[in-house]
Amino acid sequence: MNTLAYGLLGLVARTPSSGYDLMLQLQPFWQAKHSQIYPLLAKMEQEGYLEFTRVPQTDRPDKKVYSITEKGRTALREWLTQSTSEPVLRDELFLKTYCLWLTDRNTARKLFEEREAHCLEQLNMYETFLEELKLACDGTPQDHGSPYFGEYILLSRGVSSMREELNWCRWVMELLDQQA
Amino acid sequence: MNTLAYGLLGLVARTPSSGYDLMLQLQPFWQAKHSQIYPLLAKMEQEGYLEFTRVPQTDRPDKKVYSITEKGRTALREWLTQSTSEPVLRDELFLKTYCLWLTDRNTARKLFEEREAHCLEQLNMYETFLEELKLACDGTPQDHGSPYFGEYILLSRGVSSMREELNWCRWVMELLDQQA
DNA sequence: CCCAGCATGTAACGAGTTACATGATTCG
DNA sequence: CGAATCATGTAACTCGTTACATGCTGGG
Repeated sequence: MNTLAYGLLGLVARTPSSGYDLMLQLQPFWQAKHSQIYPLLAKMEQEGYLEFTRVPQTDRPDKKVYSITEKGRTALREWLTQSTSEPVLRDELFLKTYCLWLTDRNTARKLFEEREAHCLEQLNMYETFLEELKLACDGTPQDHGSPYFGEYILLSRGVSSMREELNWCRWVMELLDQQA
Repeated sequence: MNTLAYGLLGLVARTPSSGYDLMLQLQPFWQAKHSQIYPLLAKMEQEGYLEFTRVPQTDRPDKKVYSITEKGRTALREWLTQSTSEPVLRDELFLKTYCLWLTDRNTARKLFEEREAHCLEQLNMYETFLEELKLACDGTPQDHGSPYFGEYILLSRGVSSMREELNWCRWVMELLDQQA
């Protein structure tokens, strides 16, 4: 049971889902490929944290829909009381930024333009998901106890952190332009 | 030559340093343990990106001081022109946040109090480093072309992202309290 | 006297990515 | 007709962490 395993458990606790679906739901908060998820789900099922039913589909491939067991729910609650490991941010742009003095203004500028575009994309995604969430549960997400509460505050965080990063990109580009 | 390798190259390009020292300098921007750095430096030296001189010390163990070669500097400049891979943030708190509805207010609150404390620590570190940097190069860091420019904008980013995260933690705690 | 910091390294393991593998449907 | 999406899996590899290993110095 590693961090990803608990993450999957948390998703399944709200809505039973297939591995493919879990991968998609998890994307905005934790990046994991299907090749990491499928074997882990199988292992968690063997150890009794999850169970699955095979759901045949006519137009699409069959799916394995996983749901949480009592053992899984207990483990999940226990995990929430334990201390959280420190977040790790790996951003190649940080390392490139450190070396900006070695390069010309154009090359430098391009780095931040690219990041600006990426942030706008992400911001748009978080805002869209937030709107959808509000529609899906009219007014309730601010209520702790609502199964949407966590997602609501996570998406809000996504929005504000993307805005902060955008501001930074623009500030850096201004600094670069001032010396043109 | 992976991302970490370029990161080390960037540090060494500014100031020749030992592996131990590089590990410390890199910490605020990219987390890597000495066990990952030492073998990588050795490999980079063998491939001609770096060279080192053994510096004997009387009171402390001898060190290998690495400096960048012409091949290394060329590779570094080339890397800066290539497109940057997307940043990855792995934060266990995100996954726990998703499951907040499964737990009581106290457990939930503790998670964010812990994170608040961590952010305050980090904020303090970034602010201290920023002050030191300003002293070390009176007024010049805003100048692209100054070898301190990159570090200056990175530390500024550190400060503002920690402030953003602190605000989020406090907002979440307010929401939790409103329902007490 | 023990712990923290300086300084370097290796070995074993766990986490994560890329690539291989298959196969149906739908949309442009 | 080809690309994208749904759906599941394995294999090989790289990246990153933890633990093992050594040794000296200075401070509490």
